[in-house]
Amino acid sequence: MATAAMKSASARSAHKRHAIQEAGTAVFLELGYEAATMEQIAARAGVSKQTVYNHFLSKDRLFKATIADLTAGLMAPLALHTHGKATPASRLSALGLDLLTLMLQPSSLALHRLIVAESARFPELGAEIYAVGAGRMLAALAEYLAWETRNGRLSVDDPELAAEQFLGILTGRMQLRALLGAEPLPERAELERRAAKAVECFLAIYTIRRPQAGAGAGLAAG
Amino acid sequence: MATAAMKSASARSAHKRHAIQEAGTAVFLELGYEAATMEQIAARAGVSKQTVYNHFLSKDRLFKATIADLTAGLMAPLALHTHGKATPASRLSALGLDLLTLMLQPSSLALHRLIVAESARFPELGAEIYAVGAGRMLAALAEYLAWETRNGRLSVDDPELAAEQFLGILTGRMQLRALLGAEPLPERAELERRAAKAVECFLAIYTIRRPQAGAGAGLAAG
DNA sequence: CCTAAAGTGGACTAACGAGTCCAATCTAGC
DNA sequence: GCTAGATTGGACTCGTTAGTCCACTTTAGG
Repeated sequence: MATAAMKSASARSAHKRHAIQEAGTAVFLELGYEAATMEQIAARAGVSKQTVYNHFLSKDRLFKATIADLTAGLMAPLALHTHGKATPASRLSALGLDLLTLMLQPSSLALHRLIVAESARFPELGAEIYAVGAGRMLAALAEYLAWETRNGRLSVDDPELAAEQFLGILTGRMQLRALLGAEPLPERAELERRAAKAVECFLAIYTIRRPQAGAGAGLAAG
Repeated sequence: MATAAMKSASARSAHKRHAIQEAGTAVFLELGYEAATMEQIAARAGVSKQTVYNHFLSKDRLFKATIADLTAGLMAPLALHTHGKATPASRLSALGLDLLTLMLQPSSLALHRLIVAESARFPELGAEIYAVGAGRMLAALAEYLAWETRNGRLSVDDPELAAEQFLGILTGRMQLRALLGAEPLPERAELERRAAKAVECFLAIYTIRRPQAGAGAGLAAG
């Protein structure tokens, strides 16, 4: 990520650079791009303003670096553990809960707010973040669904659409409510309930219907 | 809405007030709260800055008035036409298409961006807008679903959750992509396809299962 | 210990924007 | 026409902020 600017930097320098970026993250998330000031960031990093400018040429440069890194960091822990032995139900449940937990975290919400707000000012950033975040997630999920379909465990005709539907059915308008502060954040139990419901519905649609009678089909899992 | 400030106002005055509010809407939507300036708004309204301050005491007051009115205006044309004779399928399809069309309109997107961005600065505004917008919509839909369930045409155990699921399955991540400019806006045909798919899935889950044979068991429960 | 790179602090520019003030002008209704 | 309220425009205050400059100090490595 950090390229030319690092070349002549000593260990101390790299350390400061990192501190600045962290401070930038915090301040931008808290106040938004416009309202955040370089002095605040410098102060928070325990560094002089000049040093900030030595490392990042301008406010936008700092902003972009900051946001890109943060997004990557937030998405990292999410994994779909494709190609294992677990059932679709259990895998989707786990993924669902992880996703809900992640996307309702204060830092995710703040990041979301920030990017949505500034995507007009930094158009390429919006697209990039989508690709790295939700886009990558959706692609992985779609691929997984296609794979399970080839396996004969699901019956998904349009994996991209189905992946979106899963995400949609999972989150509903929770994220919006959280973003607008229209409601206290739901507790873990509620998230589990939502995830379970979402998986149940999703599988109701896309599980292969056994030709034979009886209850076999549906919900083995939970 | 307009209260004390209107009392002594002549028709000319009211007209200017309206122009200011329109200009405010446009400029705030375009630039965001911080970046919008009162002078720009005044210029756009064809009015002096002082007149803006005569009508709206400060920038936040203008902002709040502007946004509240705009939201109400945007939501107005949406109607669920409850209590008619049409089938759930046709009603939900119509609603779905209306919703997608509305929420992907540039002005809706801009409003969304703005509110999400500023909900930290104006906390009560976020909650209010949610209540007037998505919240009201969800409530109406939930009520409709409950009604159809009482009618015996659907089988919805948790109408609030189901309403959210419908919205979720309908929109997926389209709105996010549009907000981030990650993709050109879909055409009407695509929206129709999405709406149809969403209704199909939703009804697959919540249509009453005939007691006769088949795979019924699994999911009716919940 | 010396040197060179890195960092510091604080003064400084230049711009910009919210909000105020005021003298001059417009407009409607009487 | 006259008057009162509304409007205008432009000057003005005050605060803020991105970004620059520079003389001085710190630090690490040879």
